[in-house]
Amino acid sequence: MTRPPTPPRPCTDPDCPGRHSPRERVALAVSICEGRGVRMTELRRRILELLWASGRPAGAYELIEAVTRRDSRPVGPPTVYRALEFLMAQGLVSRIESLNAYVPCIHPERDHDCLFFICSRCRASVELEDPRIGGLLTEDAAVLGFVATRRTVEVEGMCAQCAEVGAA
Amino acid sequence: MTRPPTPPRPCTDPDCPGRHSPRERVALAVSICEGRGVRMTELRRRILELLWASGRPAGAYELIEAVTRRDSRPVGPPTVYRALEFLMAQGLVSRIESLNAYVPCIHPERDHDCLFFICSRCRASVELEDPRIGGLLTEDAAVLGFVATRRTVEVEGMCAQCAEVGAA
DNA sequence: GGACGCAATGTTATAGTATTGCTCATCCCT
DNA sequence: AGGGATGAGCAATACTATAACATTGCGTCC
Repeated sequence: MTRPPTPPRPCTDPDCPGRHSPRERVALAVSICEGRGVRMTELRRRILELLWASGRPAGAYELIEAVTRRDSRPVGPPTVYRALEFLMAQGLVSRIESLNAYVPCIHPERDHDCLFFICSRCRASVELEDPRIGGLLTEDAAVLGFVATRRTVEVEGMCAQCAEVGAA
Repeated sequence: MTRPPTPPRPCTDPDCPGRHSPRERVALAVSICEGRGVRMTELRRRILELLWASGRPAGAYELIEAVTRRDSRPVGPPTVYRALEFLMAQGLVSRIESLNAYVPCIHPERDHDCLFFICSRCRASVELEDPRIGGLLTEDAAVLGFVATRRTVEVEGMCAQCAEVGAA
């Protein structure tokens, strides 16, 4: 991760009380894995921690560098990609397709469709849940006789802070 | 384009009378460009034609090969990427982020947000317009003070035909 | 205990996707 | 015809992801 970390952002879920700390979210992920009988290994946890520490979407190669630096040993791409695959399968991490980057899921305890707002200026992303969109997509899929397995909803633009600072 | 072409699919827009031929859609694109005073060059038109002929999302390197083969001269990646950039800027082509691939827009004459249903089995994609989704995204963006410039909505799964053939 | 099975990780190489920087050609306008 | 702007050619390289195969660590069963 070459970009400076940012503090955890307020959760945009209206039913959510406040802020989430990386520590707490990683602990939650660990307990979710225990409950499911899947293995949250050292490497996988490390990568999840790095994603939480990053504060913005991180590319796979940023993670490779970060793990290499933090553990003082070289790590190859497949190692990191496999860990990301696991974390995504468990709903702990999402991939942002339009950035080829990865972010930790804020509420892995809920079965959710994530919706991302990505600032083109500061590269931050905000995750939101809006079940209405999933509903419409399901409806549209039904019209086509299409059986949906994965949904990607990403909005690019400028976040409130960046819009304030410089209207470009 | 290495995959076999398929015939144009019926337009899924309920207000749309029927089928679109590649020829007709390319002609429409040309006239749209004329109207806007932008240049639909030979290369750009060729690439749009190839996308229409493909019948499914085409990767940039498939297009490079296809242009090279069709014109019997080598074409480099930047050439094709620049043409795609132009076509996307004009709303004539969309990029499918989850496939790193490109498709022609069915209704470039309308200012639309496209919504793609992508079959994981046959790799076909179907474009739909559902203004309700754009509305919700705009609403959600407003809550965040986020100014949206581009939306990506992609649903992966299995299309009706493939689901019929083999339930896998 | 030793052999096996299995999941996770390590290693090397390579495939696939996209961009940068520069040069040259062409178009369009006056 | 001159001259700026736009588009295309070209070479190199950066960035993203996967394939194929070797190794490690751990639990189980005889």
